Formats: sequence, C-alpha cells, structure tokens
Amino acid sequence: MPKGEETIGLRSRAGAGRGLDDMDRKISGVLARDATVSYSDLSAEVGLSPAAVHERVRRLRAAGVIRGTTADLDGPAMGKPMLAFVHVNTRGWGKTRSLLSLSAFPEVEEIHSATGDTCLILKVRVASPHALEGLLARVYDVEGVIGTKTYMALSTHLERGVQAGVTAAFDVDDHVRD
Amino acid sequence: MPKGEETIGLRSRAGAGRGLDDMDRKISGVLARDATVSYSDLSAEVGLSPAAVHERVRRLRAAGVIRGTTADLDGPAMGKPMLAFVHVNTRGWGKTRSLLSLSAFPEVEEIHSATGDTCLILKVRVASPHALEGLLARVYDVEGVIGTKTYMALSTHLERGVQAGVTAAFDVDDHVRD
DNA sequence: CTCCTTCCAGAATGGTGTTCGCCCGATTAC
DNA sequence: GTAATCGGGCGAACACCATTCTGGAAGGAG
Repeated sequence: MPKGEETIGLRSRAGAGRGLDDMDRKISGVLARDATVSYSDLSAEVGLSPAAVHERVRRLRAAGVIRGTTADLDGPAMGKPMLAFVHVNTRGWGKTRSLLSLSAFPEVEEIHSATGDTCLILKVRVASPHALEGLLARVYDVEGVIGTKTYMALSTHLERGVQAGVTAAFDVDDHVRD
Repeated sequence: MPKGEETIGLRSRAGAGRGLDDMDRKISGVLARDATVSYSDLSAEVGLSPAAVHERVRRLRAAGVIRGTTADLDGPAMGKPMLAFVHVNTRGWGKTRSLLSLSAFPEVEEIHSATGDTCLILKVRVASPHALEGLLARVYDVEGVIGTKTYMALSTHLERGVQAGVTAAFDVDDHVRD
C-alpha cells in the first residue's frame, strides 16, 4: 500500500551478502514464500534451467543463506492460541545464560538480548492464561530476575519469516554514501 | 535444561485441536523442524506407512494445521543484520488499520495488536540504522501515531516457529479441571 | 593469445511423491 | 449377537521429479 518506494529485487552484488547475486535473491524469495515448488516450476519462474537452480539452492543451503526448510504450524490448531511477548529485567548482566534453559519449553519461540529498558525479550505461545502463569513462574525461578512485563497479542495481522527483498528507499547506498 | 517437566508428545485427543491425535502431532513436530525429509524417512520415524503419512500430511495442510512450508532465510546473509521490536502508540483505536500498509515492506516481519502500555508491536529486520530510521519515519507518517519505542535485539539466542509440543506442567487439565 | 575459472543447458537415471484397490478394526443399527 | 457401514492404514504400480554428469560458452588473469 505504500506509495512510490520500490522493492529491490534486482541488485548487482549488494554489500552484506558476499556472493549473493540477483538470481540468488529471486530464488530465495520464492522459496521463502513456498518451498514446496518443484525445481521445474522454480526454474521457470526465475528463468533458469532446473539443473542450474538446483545447484544454486544447494550452495545457498551450504552457505547458510537458507538455514532450513520447515513447516509453519498454526498456533491455535496446535492448542496454543495465546501469543505474548515477555520483557525480562535482570540484576546485572550475564544472567541471560541461565535463561537459555527456557529453550527447552516448546512454548518459547524466541529469545533475544535487547537494548532499551529491558534485558531480554521472549516470544512465547501458550495454551491458556494458566500456562502463561506457569511459564512466568519458571522465569522468576531464574536467579537475578527482577521483574517481567508481558504484552499479550490480541490479534496477529502479519507473521512471516525473513524476506529476501530490501526496500530501496531504506538502502544504505542512497543517502549514506555521499 | 528444566528439571522434571515432561513435554507432551503423546496425548489422546486434546482439547483445542479438534481432530488432532498423537500421530498428527508427531508428524507436525518432525516437519516443523525439517520439512525436507522424505515420506519414507518420515514414515519410519513415526511408525506408519508412507502412504498413510502422505494422507495425514495432506489433511493437515487442508485443515490449516500446516499453514505452509517455507525456506528459513538468514537475516545477515540477506543484508539485514539488524533486528528490532518497535512498540507503536496511537491516539485512539482503529488506527492500526492504516498501519497494515507496512506489510508491503519486506523489512516488516510481524504486526501484532497488543495489550499493555502499547498498541501495536512490530518485528522489523533492517540493513542499517539508516534503514531503521527510514522505516520509523513511515510509521510516524501514519495518522494518529503518537510515539514509538524501539527495542534493538543485540543477539538472538533462539528463533523458531510454532512448536508442536506442549509442556505438561502448563497444561490446562492439570490444575483447572478440579 | 591461451589457460583457467565459473556458470548454465541438456540428457539419463535412480529415487520419490502420489494414487489406487484391498483389508482390518471400530462403531452403529437391527 | 449379528451384520452393515465407515474410517484408516497397508502394499504396489505409475508418473514425476530430484540429482548427477557431460559438454560448452562467457569472462578474467597472466
């Protein structure tokens, strides 16, 4: 819906990605939306032979650009209709190490160290308020945790993985390189 | 790392998932980790014939339990090494509608309406501080936006999709149903 | 100019996804 | 208690696709 800005789909050997050319970005973009496409369809979409596409995908995987291919499950269907972001405050640094044990809970989907007025940001998906309570209890069990602040997601309007495209208007080259 | 709690992998027709039995959860769990496995390997892992597994996966897709299969890209490799959560405050409700236009930016990965001292939570992945500045400018362009608070992710310790498992100790049945 | 590297197209093949028909167990009605 | 009906899984056949190999063209470096 934004007005004039263009998404970079064609870019000649951009900065961060070492050997990532336009074709790689195009292929990655398609697979990031739907990885079930056959190499035949994929090759037709990007304008290359199936063999060439196969080789590129293999290298993208090997290089870690494509970290994996996963099935995206539905939270509510999995019995976890509640999504929340939990900001955790700890006393001093380094306490985040013990909080990594939270990875063992399938309810915890993301753990980030953060700047701002909080130390750690958790993304959790739980079955019920009671389940959230139980999870928060585990967080408080960790030594050094001072407090938490929970943001419940009332509705999710967009939720997707890393996108291949980059907005041209936000690109580094446009305004920084002068 | 948590001590005693068990993850439910086997559960007889739990509440939220209507027709989801143990086999469906097991299959979903495997595919959520790696969707590249062949039906042969998958069938061997869950203890079913390839044909039966195929039929179940087809139904899981049709039912929306498996929403899609996507390639997980690497942020830094895609030229977007910076991850941030942006909390947006608006004047009054209903302003979130216009903010949905942010979906057009590949930098925006998630948009949630939220409770707490904020209205909207965005998950954004950008190339540079300058790109983040440009994106924030777009947010402020939206009518009714009072302010934002940005939490930069210093390091990501865990980032994954919806998990099939549910922690037994957090389950509704354990303490609510008595 | 020549060699080297890199990349892509075309063809062959082994594996796999997909479908069909049959069989078994559970449920229901009589 | 018996029989009919339904749902689900198994085994096999077929078609499709992933994967590999070979050849050839384009771009650089010496």
